[in-house]
Amino acid sequence: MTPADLQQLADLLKALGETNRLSLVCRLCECEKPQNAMCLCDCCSVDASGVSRHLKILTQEGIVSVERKGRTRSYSLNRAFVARRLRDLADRIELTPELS
Amino acid sequence: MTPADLQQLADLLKALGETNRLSLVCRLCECEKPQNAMCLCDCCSVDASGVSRHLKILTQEGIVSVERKGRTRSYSLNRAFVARRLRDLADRIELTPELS
DNA sequence: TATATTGTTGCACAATAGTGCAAATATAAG
DNA sequence: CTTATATTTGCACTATTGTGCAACAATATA
Repeated sequence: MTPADLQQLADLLKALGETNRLSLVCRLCECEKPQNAMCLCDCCSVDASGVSRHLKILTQEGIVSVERKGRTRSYSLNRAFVARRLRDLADRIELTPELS
Repeated sequence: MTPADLQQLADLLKALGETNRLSLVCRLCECEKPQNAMCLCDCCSVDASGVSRHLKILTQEGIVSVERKGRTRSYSLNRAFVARRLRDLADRIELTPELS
C-alpha cells in the first residue's frame, strides 16, 4: 500500500466519519431512487448550505454521484464502490500475516 | 440504526480516517505479534507523544488493545472487531432496499 | 540509590473543519 | 420579464484536532 493509497483511503474514511455525513449516507442507503438535496435536509441537523457542503465532500470522495435534473440535483449512493473499499480494508485487516 | 449507533460508527470511522492513525493500523496489520509504542513510531510522521495520543484514540475506539509488560506496552490490532464493523457497514450500504 | 528507557500528559499553537446567514446562481414556472 | 424554488458560495466565527516540546510517571537496570 503506497502512501498515496493510504492517504486516499484515509480521506474516504474521514468523509464517512462525520455524523451528519454518515447520516446522509445511511439515508441514501434506504432510498431506491436518487434524492435531491432538499429532500435530504431533514436527516441531519444542518441547514441547506451545510447539507450542500457535506454532499460536495461525499461526491469528491466518490461516495455519492450527482445528476443534474433541471433545477434540482439528484444524489445517489455509489453502493458498490463504497462497499468494495470497506471490504478491501476489512480483508487486509483480518488477514493475519504468515509466520515467516 | 439508532442515532447513538450512528454516532459510534462515525467515531470509529473518524478514528481510522486520519493518515497517521491509519498508518499505525496498517502497520499493526502486518505484525504477527503485539508491538510496543516506540517500535511503531517510525511508521508515521509524528513524535512519540503523538503516537501515544493516536494509540490512545485507537484504543478508546476498540480498534487496538494494549497489554502492559513491564515498562513497555504492547499494542495489537483487534482484527475481528474492526473487520466486522467495516463489513456490517458494507453490507448495509450494498443492500438495496426492496421496492415496496 | 542513581540512571536510563518507555510512555503519557499539560501547554501552547497552528491548521482544519463544521456551521449559519446572507447573497449569488441557476433554472423553472407564471 | 418576474417570481419562486433549489442549490451553492463567501464570510465570519467557533470548535475540534493534530502537533512538538518539555515535564512527568513508571519501571527496569547498574
